[in-house]
Amino acid sequence: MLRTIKPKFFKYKNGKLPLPVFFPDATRAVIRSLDTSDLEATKTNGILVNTFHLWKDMNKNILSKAGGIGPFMDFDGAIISDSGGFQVGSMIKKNPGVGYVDDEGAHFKIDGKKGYLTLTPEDSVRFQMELGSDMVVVLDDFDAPGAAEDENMESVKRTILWAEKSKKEFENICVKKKLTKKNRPYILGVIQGGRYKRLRKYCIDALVDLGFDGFGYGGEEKIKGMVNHDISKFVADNTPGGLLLYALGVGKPEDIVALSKLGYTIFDCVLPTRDARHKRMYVYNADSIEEINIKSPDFYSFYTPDKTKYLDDLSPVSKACDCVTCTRYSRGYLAHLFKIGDFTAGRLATIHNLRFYSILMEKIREQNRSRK
RNA sequence: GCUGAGAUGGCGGAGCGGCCAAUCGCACCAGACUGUAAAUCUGGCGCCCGAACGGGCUACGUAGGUUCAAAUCCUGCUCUCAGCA
Repeated sequence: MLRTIKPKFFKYKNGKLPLPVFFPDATRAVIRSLDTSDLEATKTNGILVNTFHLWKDMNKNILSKAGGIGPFMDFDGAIISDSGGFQVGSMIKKNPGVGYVDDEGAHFKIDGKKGYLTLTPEDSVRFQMELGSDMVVVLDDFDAPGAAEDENMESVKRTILWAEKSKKEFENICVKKKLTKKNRPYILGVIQGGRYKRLRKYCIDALVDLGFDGFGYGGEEKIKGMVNHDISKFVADNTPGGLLLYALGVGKPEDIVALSKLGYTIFDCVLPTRDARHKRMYVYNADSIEEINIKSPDFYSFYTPDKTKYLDDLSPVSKACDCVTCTRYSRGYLAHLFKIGDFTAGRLATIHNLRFYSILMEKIREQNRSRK
């Protein structure tokens, strides 16, 4: 109902990106197996870094010395920092031995260290501001998929409480640093509530009252590996138009196509990078980039690069791709690199998959333009 | 030539009378991966039938033998490796 007005750009300190956009995950300030030059060559213009992992692992002085995570990586694209909320779900709730959550924050047990490392919503915002992120995501309480309604209710309430604390901290920092609406980063509220529309609505209404630049659709559950389009549509339909709508952790190419139709404009996912290292590549079912048809239900296929049958194949991985891997090397060479276990195999596969995703976003934008 | 050790599934390598179609690793095949505790994890891997429980067949260099029962014990043969000539 409210999604008629969509923002057109993601504005950041070095420019603006046309939406929708996909941010691959550089969790620990690196796209695994790639350096920033590789990344740029894939025409990826934004990445997601992770507060929890960097906060835990990074030297405390280097960020201010470097002038933020972007300069540190020598990456001048857009940077979103995730809050650490996902780690509440993926680490603590999946395995209670790893920590616990209360209203104060998330308490993580760190290997080889006594006691707990506590990440509060305020810590998360502060650290993200130190990172120099272009979008600060508030810490949220994330339930494991399949959680009961009362558990989800508790998480929603805590998510709202944390959102409120985060917003306050964010505003304080902006005042202190003299950041205005024009030059401050975006701040994103995260909508929890599992598969319960009542809870989603409750969460949305509370967050809208607090005031954010956009909303993240979080804690989404998969049905047979597919995003729950019923809930994601409900969330899209019940959030105010004109604001950024971010499908956190989404996802498969077909899900990105589907959710961008619903109004989501920002996506991130580990799939292209992790899959590449795990020997799953994405290839368009087309002979050239021009011929790619994302409206077709089977517009792409998986390609397993290390199969024996590719060892003597001199053709490229994909003809509908202009990445380094496809333009310069053969299937046979890539299969050989995987076979001998060289790191370059993961690198070339990652480069290709990221270009697949950047082409996907180009195609979606193209489609949106022609629809108008 | 003598002495010693050994020959196991595509490879390496366990097993040393029954619970062995045979631990395990590699290779190979298939599957999973969604705000990265993940260059990871799961499954299959002699042949045939079966969705599965399971059943049948052929197998531990080779030819015999002992035994109710042998990859496992005994003998001959072939080959390999090490030491000595």
